[in-house]
Amino acid sequence: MAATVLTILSTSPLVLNPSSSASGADLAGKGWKESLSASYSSSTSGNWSWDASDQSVPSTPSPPLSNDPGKSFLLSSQSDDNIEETESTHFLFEDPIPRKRKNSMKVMFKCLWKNCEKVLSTSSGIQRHIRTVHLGRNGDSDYSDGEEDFYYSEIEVNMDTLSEGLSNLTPTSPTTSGPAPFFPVLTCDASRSEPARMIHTPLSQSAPSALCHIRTDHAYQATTPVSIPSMPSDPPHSEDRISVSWQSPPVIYKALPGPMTQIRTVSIGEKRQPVNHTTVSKTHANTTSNAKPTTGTRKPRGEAKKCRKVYGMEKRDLWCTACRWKKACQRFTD
DNA sequence: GGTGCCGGGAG
DNA sequence: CTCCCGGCACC
Repeated sequence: MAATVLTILSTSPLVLNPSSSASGADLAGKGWKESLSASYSSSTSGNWSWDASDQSVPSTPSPPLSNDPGKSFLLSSQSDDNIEETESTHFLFEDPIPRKRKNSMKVMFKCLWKNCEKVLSTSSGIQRHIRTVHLGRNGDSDYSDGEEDFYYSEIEVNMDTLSEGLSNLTPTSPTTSGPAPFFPVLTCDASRSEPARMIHTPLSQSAPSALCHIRTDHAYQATTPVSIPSMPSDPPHSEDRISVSWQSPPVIYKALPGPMTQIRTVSIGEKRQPVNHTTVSKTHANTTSNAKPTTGTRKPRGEAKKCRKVYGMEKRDLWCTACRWKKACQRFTD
């Protein structure tokens, strides 16, 4: 069934035609609904397809993935055989700390094939790796149907921490170098019938190192090609369930049904663990408890003295520009 | 009330 | 863009 649908989809121009995404459900028929969002645009590859005849392709492939860290992405999954109403799950990721940017980010390409943690620096390299190693194709062949795009994702790596990060690149067995590393592993359970949203920040904006690993236990069908890395050969699962584990930075997301929900806390650098624990519980309490109908969950105030406090109002010209403009202090960061 | 800073406006 | 400030949440 899946193979048939995928064959249809891969050969039909409708799949690649965003404007016809609304009628994608008709195409698949019998409850299999799959369509592409009109908003899709990728910096890496806009076209993708599945070749159902290729036996090396996992039987229940994950949705097309493209990790475009510069954009937020939206995932909509629809995947039940007998469910008439559209069941979708939206995940929108956004940067937890847009203020902290690093210039030393480098885009790497990570193979998402199960049990393969290959990371290469070029997309062509990772595609060749996937073609030859996983798809069993001739490595010299230039033939590419874009399928390889599915099986790798872009990750941004902070070159400052790359030296230590590369050796720790196996997300499933995070390094224990250093005192009590903080590896929040969050499972995001999405309701079966309600859309769930998750906010995430594009890695490029702040993550000091984005050695991130997202695993999906759900063979979903994406209506939008998205940037969530997944294991292509993961078995299908009845639940929409995504577990996100970050090596760094510690970012916690939780998908909740209903309106856009974000539980986020981040800390970069020194006071990693204590900050996280306190802020996690704090923000979590804010969102879960209905004690006070606060309008927005603001980031807890940092402990560091800022320019205003250090120099005082009279020496305002000594402040950093951000403080002068009443923005987040750039000189005394937390 | 002081402080930090988000959101938004002016130029 | 830069520069500034209202206003809000935190302390």
